[in-house]
Amino acid sequence: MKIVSYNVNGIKARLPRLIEYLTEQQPDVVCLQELKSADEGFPEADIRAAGYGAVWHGQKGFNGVAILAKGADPVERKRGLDGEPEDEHSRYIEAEVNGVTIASIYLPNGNPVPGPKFDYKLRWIDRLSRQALTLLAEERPVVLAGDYNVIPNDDDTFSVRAMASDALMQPESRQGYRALLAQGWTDALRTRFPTGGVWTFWDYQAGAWQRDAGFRIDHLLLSPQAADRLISAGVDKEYRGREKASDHAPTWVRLRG
DNA sequence: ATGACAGAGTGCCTCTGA
Repeated sequence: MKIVSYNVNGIKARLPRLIEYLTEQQPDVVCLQELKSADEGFPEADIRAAGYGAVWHGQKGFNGVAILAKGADPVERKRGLDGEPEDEHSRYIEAEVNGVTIASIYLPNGNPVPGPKFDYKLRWIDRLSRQALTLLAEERPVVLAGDYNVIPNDDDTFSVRAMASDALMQPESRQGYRALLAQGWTDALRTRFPTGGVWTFWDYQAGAWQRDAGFRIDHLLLSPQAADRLISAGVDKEYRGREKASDHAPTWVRLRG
């Protein structure tokens, strides 16, 4: 069972790339982020024609998350996180697919630091952690997949110096991520590449892709019951080099069953 | 210290992202 996290940076602009990816890789589940589309603009028919059912939580212009499943309709369990009823950002959706609970997560970027956006990021990590604890208590296979906007370790970026003042690498951001892992989640890519050097994002600017100046911010966190089934994990890096690519590459795990 | 890309809406500039 191949489960993918893919920040598409605009579902409309990326639709040909996404359909191409589904056709070529035939992943079982794909968690999308940054749809940048209202609910009614989601290209459900194109995705269904490619063989995938979907649930989505859109928003005009920014944010937006979705979960796709091959030959199945994901059963939605939750959209949005508890704790801030006034928060209207579409950043979390959770569904059941073939006995696995899947969440598609788009954690706030948080720049500039300091400021209200950074404060929102840290609060959002806390809210996610509360939901994660609830899921762990169910003692079932769970995959929390998404763009976490956190560079967990120094070896998860091409340059510590270049990113030092960025919200993605602040001690508070990392602490929030570590606290989440400490609940009992497994960072699947980290187990596969424990010394780092694997990127999931390359900026469009300054020739970052050509220089391989990337970092790892897209993560798949596994509950113990999912981690027991982990076969492999990786990044489908070549899709970042294609025409009209997203600035993120699809990042994935393969689970038994 | 600065700017460079890209997508989408407020649309040919502005806002946001990472």
